[in-house]
Amino acid sequence: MNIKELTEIVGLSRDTIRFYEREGLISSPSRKSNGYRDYDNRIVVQLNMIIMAKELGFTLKEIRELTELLYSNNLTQSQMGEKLLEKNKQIEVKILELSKMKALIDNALKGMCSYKDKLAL
Amino acid sequence: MNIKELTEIVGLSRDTIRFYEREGLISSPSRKSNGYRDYDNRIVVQLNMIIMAKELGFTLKEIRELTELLYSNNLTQSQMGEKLLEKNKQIEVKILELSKMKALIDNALKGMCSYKDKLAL
DNA sequence: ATAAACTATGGACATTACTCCACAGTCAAG
DNA sequence: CTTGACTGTGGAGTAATGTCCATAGTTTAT
Repeated sequence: MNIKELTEIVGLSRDTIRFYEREGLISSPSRKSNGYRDYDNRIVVQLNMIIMAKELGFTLKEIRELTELLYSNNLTQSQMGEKLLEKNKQIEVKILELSKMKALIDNALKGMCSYKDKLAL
Repeated sequence: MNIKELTEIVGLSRDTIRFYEREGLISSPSRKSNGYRDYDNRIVVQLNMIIMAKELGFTLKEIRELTELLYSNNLTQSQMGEKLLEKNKQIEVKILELSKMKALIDNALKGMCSYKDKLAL
């Protein structure tokens, strides 16, 4: 598939996809005989992962490291395991923090409800 | 408390704290007679919230909106409730996405373990 | 009263993550 | 075979989020 189609599927701009390629977040796609980039379907999953991870506050640098981990072959099992465990801990911390924020908001909402209830009486 | 002490408590630089003040993420602290900023303890909680929210991928703009919501008085209950519910939904989505990423990593780890087990046999 | 450590301000500089632009080649439709 | 939509490249521009600097006033300890 060419880049236009890909932009329509993942919702990133042509420039952004090329930027991610330059930055090593995705590997260079193969090229057609005319020089056009030719993507296969796996890129869709990869880009969606990147979009998700960004939304969750990971920097592009961190995302590059993580994807390198998940797809790399040039690390020993123990190196990789260690780093994955570390990432996993990071993620758990984030989940906890989000839960705290949610609790805060829920609390505010509850406060509002009881206030509203009072007014309704 | 003066700004130095605050930087040591929350781990943000003097410049960052001043920047957040300019940007309206925190309100301007009262000043001592010499013009020095004089923070009270509530600022610590507020800044830690900001740090957390940033870590979770909220932009400063979103954080400003959220804190304005949580501390504001100039919104009707229903306006506020609506926005809080919206934020809450945002947060739930993030939690789900993090869970997905965690599952991905757990999976990679599990794969590694079984590989390791095979080698150990 | 002098040095060291703190504070203030305004503005320049830096980094990240895009986004846009100019110019040129390619392809598909009429 | 021209026109419009697509693609390529390199490089400049932008917004968000800080970070640094120069200059100057204040406080504390010696």
